[in-house]
Amino acid sequence: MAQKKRTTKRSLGPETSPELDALVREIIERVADKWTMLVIEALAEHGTLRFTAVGEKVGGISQKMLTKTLRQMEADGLVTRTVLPVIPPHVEYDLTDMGFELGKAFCGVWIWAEKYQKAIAKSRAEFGRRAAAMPRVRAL
Amino acid sequence: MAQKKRTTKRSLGPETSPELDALVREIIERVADKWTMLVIEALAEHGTLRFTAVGEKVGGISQKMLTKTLRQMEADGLVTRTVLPVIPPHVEYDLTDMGFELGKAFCGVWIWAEKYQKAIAKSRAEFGRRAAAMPRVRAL
DNA sequence: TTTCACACTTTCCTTTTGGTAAGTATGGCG
DNA sequence: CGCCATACTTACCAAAAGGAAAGTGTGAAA
Repeated sequence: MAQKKRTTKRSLGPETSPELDALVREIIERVADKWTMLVIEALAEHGTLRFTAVGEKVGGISQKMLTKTLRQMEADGLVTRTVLPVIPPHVEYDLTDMGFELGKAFCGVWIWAEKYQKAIAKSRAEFGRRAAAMPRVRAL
Repeated sequence: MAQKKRTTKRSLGPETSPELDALVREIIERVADKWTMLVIEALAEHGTLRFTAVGEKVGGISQKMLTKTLRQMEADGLVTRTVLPVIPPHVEYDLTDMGFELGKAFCGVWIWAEKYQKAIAKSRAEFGRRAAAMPRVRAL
């Protein structure tokens, strides 16, 4: 009942050009993968970390995915990778300013999720109840 | 050269409890899929849209994924679904306030992408060049 | 009677994702 | 000599994602 009827357009921000649009989509897809944000979070929280340490802080990630994620982030300029010439090898990962900024940008989503978690749970429950005994389309 | 050395911790925002952490991760994973954000964008830009219209505005989405995405968004309370009892059937989709807020929250990422698109392209190009003739680990 | 519009649903099948586990390279130590 | 640590890489395989296309239901129009 608290939901007002609304059919008007609302802008989400600055206008988007078609090419930028495509680029942003691609970036969002990349960034929205399960691990990238968690790696950013780990590095932002703990500062410089070595390969294995990143994996530990993130938790539940396989070596393969950790390598892949870090490599991609390095390519995109989100992290720096520093090899210390010692044996056994030490490799340090660190957030770039750009990577840190991305983390901050994502904070908005984090806060949103926090704010609406109750509402989401409620909505899902209601939807489940409704779905139990209702057809999707009913004409007249 | 413009990148300063940094090994200090930096906070991304409010502290996170372990359980909230997991919940928020799940929500972000759901929300951050390829299509959800694009549907939000379409609805925020154009206002109320019918099923087929959403698909057109989003572009490149299959019926199957459109249905699935809209259903999920409806369950989560991001959109409302209104069936007009006419034949052939009309179904209208509209952003809820919560959905719109999510769009706004995601704007930060959008802006980030816009700001750093050049830097990303450059970083990728350099990475490609470097990768062409450099081993990943080299001791002493 | 066939056709059409619309919003799906379903089936089939290919592509992608991602985990597990084993392998690689290096040099110091016992 | 074999073993260790570290940061990967590779091969194999199972599961999930997702596209294409055909089918569904309704009533009006041709």
